[in-house]
Amino acid sequence: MGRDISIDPMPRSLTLKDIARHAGVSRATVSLVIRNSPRVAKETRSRVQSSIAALGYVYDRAAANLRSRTTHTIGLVVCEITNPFYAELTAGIDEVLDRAGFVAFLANTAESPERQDRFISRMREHKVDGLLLSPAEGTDPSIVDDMHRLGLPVVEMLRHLGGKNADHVGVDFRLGMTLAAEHLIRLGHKRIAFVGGGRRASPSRDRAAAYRQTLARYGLAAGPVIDCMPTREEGARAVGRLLEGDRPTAVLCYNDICAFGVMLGLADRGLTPGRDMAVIGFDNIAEAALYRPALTTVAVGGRLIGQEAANLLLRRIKAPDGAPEMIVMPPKLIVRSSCGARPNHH
Amino acid sequence: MGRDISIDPMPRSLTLKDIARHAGVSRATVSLVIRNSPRVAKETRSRVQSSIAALGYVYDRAAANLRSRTTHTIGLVVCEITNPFYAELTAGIDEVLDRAGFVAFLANTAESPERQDRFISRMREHKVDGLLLSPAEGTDPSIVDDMHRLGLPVVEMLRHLGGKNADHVGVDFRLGMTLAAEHLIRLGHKRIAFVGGGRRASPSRDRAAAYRQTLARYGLAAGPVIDCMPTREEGARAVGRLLEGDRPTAVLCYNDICAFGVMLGLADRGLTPGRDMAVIGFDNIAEAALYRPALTTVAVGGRLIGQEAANLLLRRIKAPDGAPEMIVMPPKLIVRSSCGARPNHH
DNA sequence: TTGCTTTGTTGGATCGATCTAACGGCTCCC
DNA sequence: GGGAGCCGTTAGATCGATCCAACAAAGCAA
Repeated sequence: MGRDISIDPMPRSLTLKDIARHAGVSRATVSLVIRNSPRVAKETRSRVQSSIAALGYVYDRAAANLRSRTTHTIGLVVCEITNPFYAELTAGIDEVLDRAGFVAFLANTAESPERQDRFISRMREHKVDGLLLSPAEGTDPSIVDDMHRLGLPVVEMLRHLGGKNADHVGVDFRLGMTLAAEHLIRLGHKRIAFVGGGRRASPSRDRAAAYRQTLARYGLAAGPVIDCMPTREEGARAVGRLLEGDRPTAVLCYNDICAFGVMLGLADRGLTPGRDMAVIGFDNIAEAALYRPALTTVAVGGRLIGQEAANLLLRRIKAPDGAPEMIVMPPKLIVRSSCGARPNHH
Repeated sequence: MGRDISIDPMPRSLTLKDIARHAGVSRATVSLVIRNSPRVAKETRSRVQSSIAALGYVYDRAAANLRSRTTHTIGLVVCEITNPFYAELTAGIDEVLDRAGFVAFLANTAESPERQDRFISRMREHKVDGLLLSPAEGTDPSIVDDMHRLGLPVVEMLRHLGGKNADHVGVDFRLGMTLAAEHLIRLGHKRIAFVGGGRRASPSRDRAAAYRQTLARYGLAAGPVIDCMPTREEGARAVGRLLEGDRPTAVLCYNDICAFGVMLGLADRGLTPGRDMAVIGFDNIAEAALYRPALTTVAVGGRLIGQEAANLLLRRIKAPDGAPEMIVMPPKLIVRSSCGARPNHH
């Protein structure tokens, strides 16, 4: 809540009253002009507008907020802004909000639920109109319902906490992983491993489940499955365990970062990804096309998801009691060279 | 009218007055408790605090802002959030602001001065206490001075617009480029090219200048210099012109993204970076260590710069009339394998 | 006892906007 | 002629906090 120190106030600035006096009208009229009300006479409007321009008036949205109970402000809580996928997501959100005249408070939780709680309550203090949340690993699933009960619209992005009346924009991770697995199966692979399925969040569970189901559907045994956090380091380390015993010929990875780690680990052991072992990632971050061998991966379009989420939140703010929406974006398989097939160019 | 048993969908939000009544004190006292004033009796304080907890009160910072003329809010205007370097910068800023109880409005200008102007005026309307600005390409240099005159503290990050009373946190790009060039010269290179110097912003000018000066200092002729935007695509395309005529043996690049493009372009022509041509980047983004060959580059520590900038802005907000500070962070050369030398492990 | 500080608390004014109800002046229509 | 309706405008109340001057109670000195 409160901080201990108070900061020197800024110099007094112009108010509606000053404009009103200058233009010879009332404060209320100036207010109507600023808000583009149609109920103001043309002549009055232009007189007021030139007064505004002449005096260099700056609208005080903070003051307006107090009375109108709406801030044109949303809270953007991101689990890891330094992950390029979430940076894209953020850029997409920013675009949409900009067009709608909204501004976002940014909070980077760095996957810490404590930071996340602190940020959310700070944003409630700032009276944001809504919240865009990509929940940190280990988030208490009840918070979305809590916020909903307190009248604060929330749109979950990607990870789904399981509340029933929750707005959500996500990706059909199962479909994505299924496409990737089927591609490997079509190429003739029989032993297909999975790296990075150890997390409890929904994207992780979905991908691992789709991996198992698809293999089962084609009569193949699953495994080995190596749990690890999605970092390059852990991905590289996972390769050690991957090569123990009956060696797989292909690896599906939880995400691209993970896949980079695996390719790195393979290279360090003298194996060439795409030739000695097929590798497929997930997310299609910018580096995927750049890497050599270029990474076959599943594209989910971070920017697009951000745009969808921002639009959904704006709709929800306008209609708080509308039916919850769950938007699921279909992913695409982007075939490059890390899986040993010839790249297609769609 | 008016006798129905209507259940409020959203309970009216609590105010200081409600807490005051519940705790049997005045509004002013509750306010003092919230702001940790020492002038409240211990017993009163704890009584008020338990009332706050019991009723689930949420402090309304927006209302407080109006009276106190300070919002504990800053504007963060970033030129391209999807560039991993700026994502790191943002994460560093977020850390510092969090600890100080500030929140940032995020704006991603995507290098558009028009978007930037719009964002800045929107933030002025929201009465931010200060601005962290990494100016978009082509920003009108006068805006920093304008904001200063209007009483809004601004800290420039990285690019320097040239105003005299401007706070600025940057990197000694000249030193960084000098270190890189001297490293290549020590390795025996005589024809050293430069790719990506075409932009007008200060980081670009500084790097290109240091390149020329260092070569001159060692009696070497500069060139070829290929102008291009810092994208992978343009970097790759630049390789074509690089190989025309008298072929250089080493390339200094404007930044890592550019260097990745160059390496890609070399590989596409059957040349191996680090063996057939030395390549050095700039920024040390996360992918630099990951790429093969791993990229030799100059590290400037985006996160650290963000932290310094945020701290400087907080100082400036506390003391608006203090002397302007220019903080220059020294970069380090990170030797990996793309320049053909054995990596050191410092 | 009186006079002076210190400590803790308070009611009322205030920040700069929006909201509400009402106003004067006008037209329309029976 | 007068009631109804519309239009552009307005004064005053209001949002939920902070600031300020005043004040009661307690402590201390003379």
